[in-house]
Amino acid sequence: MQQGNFQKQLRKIDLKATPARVAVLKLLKETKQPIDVNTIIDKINKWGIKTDPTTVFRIVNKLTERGVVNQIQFQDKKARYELTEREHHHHFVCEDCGEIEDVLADAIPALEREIGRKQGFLVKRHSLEFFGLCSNCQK
Amino acid sequence: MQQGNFQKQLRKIDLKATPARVAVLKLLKETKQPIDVNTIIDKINKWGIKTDPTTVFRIVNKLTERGVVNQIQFQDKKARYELTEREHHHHFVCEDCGEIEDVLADAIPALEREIGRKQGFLVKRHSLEFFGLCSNCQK
DNA sequence: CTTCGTGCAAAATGTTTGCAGTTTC
DNA sequence: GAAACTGCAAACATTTTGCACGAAG
Repeated sequence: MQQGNFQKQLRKIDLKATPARVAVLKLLKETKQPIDVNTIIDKINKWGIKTDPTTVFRIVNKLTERGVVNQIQFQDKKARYELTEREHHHHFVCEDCGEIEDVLADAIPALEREIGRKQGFLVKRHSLEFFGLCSNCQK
Repeated sequence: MQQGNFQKQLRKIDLKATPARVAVLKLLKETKQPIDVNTIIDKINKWGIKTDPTTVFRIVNKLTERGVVNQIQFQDKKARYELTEREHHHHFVCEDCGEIEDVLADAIPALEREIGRKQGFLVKRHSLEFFGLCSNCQK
């Protein structure tokens, strides 16, 4: 039971440690894929923590402001969230089963430097996602 | 006046050549940046073509289905559209002025092959966007 | 006890659907 | 004239805002 860690982490970033916030952090910690607000609600409701979209949106927004959480936009309308503490990576989205997996390769830093040099951009962030079929769905 | 080209193009993909459709195609042809539905409406209204969101969404959806148009999702909620006839490229979005520019570099094909080989994915599409400050806004 | 967070209802976007009437071919 | 397209109203999904109550420190 290391809820205490989440409470400490929350106070460190000037947020009160409410049950909903602890639950969201805990869930993000143990979820490998970026998840959307409705999924968050379903999961933490099952833990006996009842909450609603408004609250969860406010929680993930605050966590994003504080840099604890990353907001990711795939091709659909809804935003997904994951902890930033994970090392920088990209996502692969299977168009068949919807599975989201990490991509274990990154050639982007070099590309960023190149377009900075060639086109004068100051590149601060990028987003890169791949879509296709995962190994299961190719069968 | 080469509206006729757009009419031909539309009939070639089994769509009736209505004024709104011709106008959308024409606008996309002469716009270098991906544009959203409201921008499309504003512009073609100024050409004297009156239309509404429903119709424009239906038009760009049909064109996307037919592969004539590409739908792009940046960090905001709204989708943007551009012609696919342009060669494959990526976008840079200035976080200050909102300007969208093409990125003149691409290291992704190699990356796609690499993750296909290493992780067994069949990669069909990808999306890559950069965010930061354009050369003007750095001043 | 003060400040901050929650939940509800309501609103703001962006997008889709149903349907009657109008165009295109 | 048949099939396809449009425009309006209404529905939907996601996200934000306002406000009174409740909980955290």
